[in-house]
Amino acid sequence: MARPRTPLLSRDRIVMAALELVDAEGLEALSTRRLAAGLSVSGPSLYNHFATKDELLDAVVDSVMGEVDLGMFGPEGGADWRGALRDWARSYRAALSAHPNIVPVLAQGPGRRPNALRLADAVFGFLVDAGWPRGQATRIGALMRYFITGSALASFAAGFPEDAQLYAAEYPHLGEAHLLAEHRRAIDDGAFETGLEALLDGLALRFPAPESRG
Amino acid sequence: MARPRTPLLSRDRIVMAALELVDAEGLEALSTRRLAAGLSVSGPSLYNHFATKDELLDAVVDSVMGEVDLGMFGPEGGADWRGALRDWARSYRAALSAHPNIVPVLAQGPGRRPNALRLADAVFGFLVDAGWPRGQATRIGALMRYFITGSALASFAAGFPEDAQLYAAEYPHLGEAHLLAEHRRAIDDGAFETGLEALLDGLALRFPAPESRG
DNA sequence: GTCTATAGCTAGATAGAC
DNA sequence: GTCTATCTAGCTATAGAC
Repeated sequence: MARPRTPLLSRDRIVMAALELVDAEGLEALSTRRLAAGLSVSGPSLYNHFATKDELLDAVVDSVMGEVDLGMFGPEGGADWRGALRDWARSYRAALSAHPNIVPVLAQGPGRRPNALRLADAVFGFLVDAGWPRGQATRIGALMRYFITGSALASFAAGFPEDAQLYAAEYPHLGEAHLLAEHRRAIDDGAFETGLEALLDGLALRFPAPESRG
Repeated sequence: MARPRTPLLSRDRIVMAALELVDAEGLEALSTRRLAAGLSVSGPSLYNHFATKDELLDAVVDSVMGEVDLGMFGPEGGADWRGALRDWARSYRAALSAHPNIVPVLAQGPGRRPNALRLADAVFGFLVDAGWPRGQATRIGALMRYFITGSALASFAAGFPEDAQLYAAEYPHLGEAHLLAEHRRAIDDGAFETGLEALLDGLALRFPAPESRG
């Protein structure tokens, strides 16, 4: 095929198709050949848009981070750090839980990905403005990230085999672990909300009195 | 080479070598050839001890879970659920942080791995015995797992490029993110401990009064 | 229980035609 | 900017000798 009048591909189309492929079949399924087939082009065509597969993967990962709402950290967000942190955590978890197969890559840190760095910058700046000392703000940003990425990755829903016999004999307390998938999803939601509120309550106990802020 | 008098390999030796390889070079580096080379045997020899590579990987993952201390949940553990949960969380994190490259596999859930199931069983049984309602105990087990696996995987220390210039212009609040590796490790420790204590404080607020337990 | 040999696949990436 | 053809390299797993 000769050069088409209008390009068949674009970075955005490729990234969207790649994310769909990873969501549907996992990270290992993301090969240049399979991705190209889904886009009805040949494998090497992708190299006109991304220099390497790593560059493509970076773009896919950062597109997920771009789904996280950061609006609550803006000037009109108000001074309620608990409320803002809660809203942000929910949006962050929603974005990651929609694409669990890519979370292991994303969790390794922001690298040089713009959306990931923008997120880290926004939450740190917000916490400092809200009155948290810089050291505490760094720790809170990190520990919230632990909890949220863990929620998306270590989902209760995905992890227990649906095999009652497995539990009966050997693991006496796990008799209810082989639940319907919907049940398990409800457990994940409940665990996330319980943990989030507990964390916010625990952090509020540590919020410094005005005179000791720095 | 003919059949050796005493076996050159054993499941344990293979698992240990596999874990070292994954720790040193990542999950992708774990191939039958590379693993066999490290053990000074040929690739196919491994199939005398494991039927498939997946079976081997399962054993490697569960060996890490076996490093987690569960003694605080035993009969002589006492009724102090906060203290037991704190000790367990630290031991769990230590085991996972020693082998971060395998955390994405391990985080997906216990599957049918004995040590992982034993851990889930122990923490749930302990919390119920300590007075938590069964639904809350399930959620607490899950949310602790979120936080701990997240701590091991989403380590602050690993994620930020050491490139001051990257931050200066675009991300005004991240000026201190390009710290020495030791600094970043200290941030991880501080974030974990802060989050753990905040979680325990927040959960304590939710501990049911004796008459309402069930 | 280890070996050699190899089947059968899939991967990322490049060269050069159009 | 997409194509076909191809290179080089890696992988899991099996067959059969010893």
